[in-house]
Amino acid sequence: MARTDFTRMRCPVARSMAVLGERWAILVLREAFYGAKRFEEFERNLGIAPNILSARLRSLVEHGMLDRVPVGGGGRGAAEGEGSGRGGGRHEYRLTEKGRDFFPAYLALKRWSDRWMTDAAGPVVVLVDRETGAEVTAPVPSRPDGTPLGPEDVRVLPGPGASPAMRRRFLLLAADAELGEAMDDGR
Amino acid sequence: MARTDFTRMRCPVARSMAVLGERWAILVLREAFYGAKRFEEFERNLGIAPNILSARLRSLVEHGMLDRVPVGGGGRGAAEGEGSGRGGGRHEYRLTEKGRDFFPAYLALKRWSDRWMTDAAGPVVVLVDRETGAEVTAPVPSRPDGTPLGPEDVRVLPGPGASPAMRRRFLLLAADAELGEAMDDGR
DNA sequence: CGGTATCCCATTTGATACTG
DNA sequence: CAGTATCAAATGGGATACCG
Repeated sequence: MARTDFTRMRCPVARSMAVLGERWAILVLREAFYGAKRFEEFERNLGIAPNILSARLRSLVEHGMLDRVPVGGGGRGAAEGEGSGRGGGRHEYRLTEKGRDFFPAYLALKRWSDRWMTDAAGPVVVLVDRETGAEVTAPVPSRPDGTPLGPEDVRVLPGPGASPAMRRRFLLLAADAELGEAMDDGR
Repeated sequence: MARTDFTRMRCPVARSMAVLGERWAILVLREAFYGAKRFEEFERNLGIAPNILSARLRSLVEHGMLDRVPVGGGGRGAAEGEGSGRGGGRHEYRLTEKGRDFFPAYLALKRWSDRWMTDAAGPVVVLVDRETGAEVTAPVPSRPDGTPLGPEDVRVLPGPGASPAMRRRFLLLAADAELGEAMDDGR
């Protein structure tokens, strides 16, 4: 009756949902992508209760997407003593490589959201390349010739990590598919 | 004390989390992308309790990502009478355009998951182009010259849908950023 | 500022039984 | 098969008070 532990599922995407499958996680990441580092920034920008922000940050740290680094000796000026003087906080939340690598997925989600979940006016936020000023949006999967690829253009095969059981399931599915479609397979 | 209504947030991504910010939603979509249509397929492939599958499917239908179409008169043979003869179920869940358009985002998530949430062996599932047999993976956002773009290469600007308040916030942030960068504090 | 500790409610999730 | 109904447990989420 306890919740199924998604981290134990074989499917990597399912595992991801253990971290990301909850309303705030991706928004916290969004803030990180947009430059937030300190607790209070996240709190203010998100309008989230501190206790739950705390929990979310902890979860992201646990899953290796953020690092919680003590601050005070960050770069330059003050050594660390200024508990109350100025320069403030105790920690900073920094994207790890794993966290940064989620950016493309975030962009893809943003693209979809901007397209389908927006009302009228258009995207609230636009991202542009710092260097070139060009708008940055997620590229769409497509063939070399430019045709976009949808779910129906794709065939699902067991990968290297598939269990024997899965392989069997796939064989059955494949057989089904061949029955259903004439038989012009590409592989 | 009621949960904040994510559908009311201005940020489209936040709105998306109203549907997708829960552990099963994306996995249900995954199954749809991989060809599942019938209740039982989802149920079996996911190992999910029927009541919760029911709830998830309903939510996806409500949010316009799936269509629930009565089956029996689908394409050809039987009009609709065959309640038990063969061809089985009562309904089919079909991806809407909105649902299909989520595929790129799913792919991007899968790419990340395969990279970071997998253990050893590698991806459990591989997608290949039906036509060409080429592996299909999410393309990464990058400059025309091929350099990949990360969160730090990007500048956040208010878009057409931004409220005046947001615009002000952005101005402040921009000012901050300029200060910070001028001082070159290695962040 | 940067959180943690409490208290409490709303949902999600699960297991399972039940119906057309 | 395709769900819905019921019931119980666990978690997420929110408000707020509190501490270094």
